[in-house]
Amino acid sequence: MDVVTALIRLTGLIQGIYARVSERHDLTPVQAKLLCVLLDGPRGMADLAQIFGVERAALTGLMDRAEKRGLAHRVPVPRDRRALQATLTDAGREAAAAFHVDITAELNRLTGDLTSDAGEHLRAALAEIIERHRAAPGPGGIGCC
Amino acid sequence: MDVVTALIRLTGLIQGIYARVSERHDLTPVQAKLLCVLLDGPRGMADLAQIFGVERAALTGLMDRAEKRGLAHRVPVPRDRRALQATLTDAGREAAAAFHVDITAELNRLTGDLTSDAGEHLRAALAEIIERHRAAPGPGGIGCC
DNA sequence: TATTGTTATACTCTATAACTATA
DNA sequence: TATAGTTATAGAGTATAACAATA
Repeated sequence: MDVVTALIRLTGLIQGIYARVSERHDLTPVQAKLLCVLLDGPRGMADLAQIFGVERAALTGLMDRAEKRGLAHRVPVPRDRRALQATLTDAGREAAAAFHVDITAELNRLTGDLTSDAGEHLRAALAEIIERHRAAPGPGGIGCC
Repeated sequence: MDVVTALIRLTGLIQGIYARVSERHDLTPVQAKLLCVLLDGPRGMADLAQIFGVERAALTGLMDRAEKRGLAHRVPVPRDRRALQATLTDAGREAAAAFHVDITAELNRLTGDLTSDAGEHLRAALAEIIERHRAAPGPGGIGCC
């Protein structure tokens, strides 16, 4: 198997795991990612749109649904009356934390069979690839999820 | 950066590249994947649904759109009058081939900076991970795309 | 009865364009 | 004028459930 095929297959594998874990927590993959981003702290809508690589209008619907499900809410910003900040509710924080634990465990299982040497080689190679191409924000966004 | 974070970031990076290349060829990522799968030969609808990890009903819409765009069409199966086979048109075959060349080049650039030693280590590690978890078909499906 | 594929319906996610309110 | 966020509309992709035709 050549490296390009391996990369595509790996991506499919990880997307599948991400989708499965999300579903297990009764979240869509995008919702799960939103919660994980917000775990780092509140974010403005435009900020989130940039992180997700989508238009601002897409965030409106995303937050509407998260809000309807009681996972997040919008809070006004004191100094700028146009701006809103997406913030986790307590339920949202719990859901995000639980998801994070679960997805981390599942993905760790993926590399758990490698020798520690091979694991470190892999980690280093991936880190180098990401470092060199960090221009692309895209899906995958910030932090871990 | 730990290996789990690296895996998620890499997945985001590759999804972004896949989306960008698809768009460059005026395809959605799912359409691009459909064309790539069909490049290996005609497939039944149920077969495709299984490869894509979706319900059969989803394939109906997918093929409707591909057919409307002149990229693929359904051909009857002689021995089973219930069955249909999704087949590429000439335009679809050309689009699939062009996409394949492009995505392969883009993804090769991703690992092009690695030393040949590091590249081989990476390839081997990914191949082992995929081998051990090949149970999951999921998105990523068959072959390269 | 089981399988193949479709239709109908509903939901999530996304883009574009036009809009409001505030800076 | 520029920015933050929304609304309206359209389309892709998906699931579920019910259905038709054939095996």
